[in-house]
Amino acid sequence: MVCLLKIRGMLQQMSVIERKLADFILDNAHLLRDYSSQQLADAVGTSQSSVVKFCQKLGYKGYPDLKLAVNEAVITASTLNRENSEQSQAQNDLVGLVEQFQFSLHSHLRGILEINPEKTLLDVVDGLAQADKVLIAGFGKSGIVAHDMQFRLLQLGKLAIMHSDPAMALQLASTLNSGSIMLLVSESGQNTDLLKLARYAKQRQIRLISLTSYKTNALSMAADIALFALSGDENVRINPILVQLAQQHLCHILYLLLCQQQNNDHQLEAISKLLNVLEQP
Amino acid sequence: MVCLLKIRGMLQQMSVIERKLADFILDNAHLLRDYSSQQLADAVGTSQSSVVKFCQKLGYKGYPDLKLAVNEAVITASTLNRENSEQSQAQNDLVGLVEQFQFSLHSHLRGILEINPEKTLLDVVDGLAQADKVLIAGFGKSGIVAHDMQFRLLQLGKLAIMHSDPAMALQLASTLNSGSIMLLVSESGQNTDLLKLARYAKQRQIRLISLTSYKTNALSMAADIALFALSGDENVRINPILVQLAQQHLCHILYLLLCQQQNNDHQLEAISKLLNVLEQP
DNA sequence: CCAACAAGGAATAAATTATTCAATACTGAG
DNA sequence: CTCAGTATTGAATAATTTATTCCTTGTTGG
Repeated sequence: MVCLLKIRGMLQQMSVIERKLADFILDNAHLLRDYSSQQLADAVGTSQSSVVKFCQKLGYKGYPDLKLAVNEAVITASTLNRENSEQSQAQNDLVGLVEQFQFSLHSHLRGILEINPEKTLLDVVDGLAQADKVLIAGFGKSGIVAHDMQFRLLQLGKLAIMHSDPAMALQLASTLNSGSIMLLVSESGQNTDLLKLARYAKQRQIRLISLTSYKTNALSMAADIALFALSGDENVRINPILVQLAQQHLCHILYLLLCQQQNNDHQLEAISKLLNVLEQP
Repeated sequence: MVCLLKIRGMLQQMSVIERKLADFILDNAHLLRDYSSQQLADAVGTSQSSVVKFCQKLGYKGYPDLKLAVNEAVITASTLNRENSEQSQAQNDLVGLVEQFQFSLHSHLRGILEINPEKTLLDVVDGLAQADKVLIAGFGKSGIVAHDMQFRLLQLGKLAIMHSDPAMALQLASTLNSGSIMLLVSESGQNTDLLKLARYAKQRQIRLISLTSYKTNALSMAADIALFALSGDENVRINPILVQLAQQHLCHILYLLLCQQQNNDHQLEAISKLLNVLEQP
């Protein structure tokens, strides 16, 4: 950062060749990374020794030193730009696509803490921690989220049950009792099978947590605690992925909070033992 | 940023000397700026040539290349920290945890494009686009990724088959033919059942794509195209999640690329009709 | 136990960078 | 206008840094 300013500041009191060098560097700071002093000399049309002298005149030890400084400037500049200007449009298709995606994702994830009050999250964590069993359900895309969450809870030694077949899920629900808890995941919050499960939970007085898109829907209304993931990207392809990832992300946050709550020593041991078993052929 | 993650991710499979080098670099990333390869060698207690080989093994052109990358990492890290620490430090536990998690996630996702050359991604997309069937397999955590990818491909109208039971997966594999392709997902890249599938694919001359952590492993070696997700967060809880999410993210990128490649009009219609059906009670 | 192979370091080659020095151009005083 | 003094530049070269080669050693798998 400072480096380029320094060069710019000395432009006036420079000789012709020095000035050419300075201009080139200012215009192509990002290219310098892959230039040797000789290449830079050629690009500007001067000698390699002049390049080195130029560097020393500016107060740097030598060419690599200047190069490093310029690189630093480029990076801080681009980092700040990414933070501020949000997206770099210029790049090619693939990179652009990915960056746009990652940016949207980032926003969606950051939004999670805003639409789910801290207290809600802690309540859910408490509920999960105290439950003797957790029934997780979700079908289709939400099945992936449900599956993921089941895996996390099992990793914590918490009995989590789920089945991707709705009928089986209902059967599993019959094994719950008043100390159990149900976590229903749905993008729309309108899935019939999930609503059946919700109704069943009400009848049996089983605590119900919902995880849906952020809009009023039957499932979240029925739930004791409602968790939400942002929706609403305009891209038809990307939006469902973002919602799903936001849901997963929320689950992961819950998982991490649960980890904190537990006494870790005991659990870490169990994990490492399990890993040992898993890693053996 | 990515550079240090990359190094961390490969820590396990490093020899003693390499490991010493890696540790030193990770601990003293900010010092590297002023070290020559010889100085680094002396500091670690090894030979200059080993330093260079270490750099090349990590995929860099040579020592200056690694040095530059490390420098970049140091700078972006410190820049981002400055941006973030103002807010996140003050707040309470929950917010801090989440922000730390999101920050790590962000880094890992950004790294994907760096460790998977663009050409590789496009090759995979081509392969998937041309395949008549795709067999996806992954067990445990990777099963979630596999499941997710299956869902995406089906959404595109691409026949994707998978089963969470290894024996069933093998049975499914027998339905493949030379126009098919296999996508095997594994964190370690050492899962026995997946390796069986890989061997079977080799015999039947079925193209094989692997998706594993970024380190040499049996699966990626056997694959025609190897995709990688960064690993190596020091937090035992968070690291598996990051790897899984990175894998999913990579799948999502492939999905989006496939979307672009297809003629969208036709497909969008199919999707919307399917959505209509799904949304009806 | 041996062959095959990988890892590491010493030696050396290649490259990059820094310095020296001579040529040229410019400046200002006489 | 001229000439000494000075600054600028680049060619040549020295010095340093980096990359490669090759050989030793140790390890693994048969």
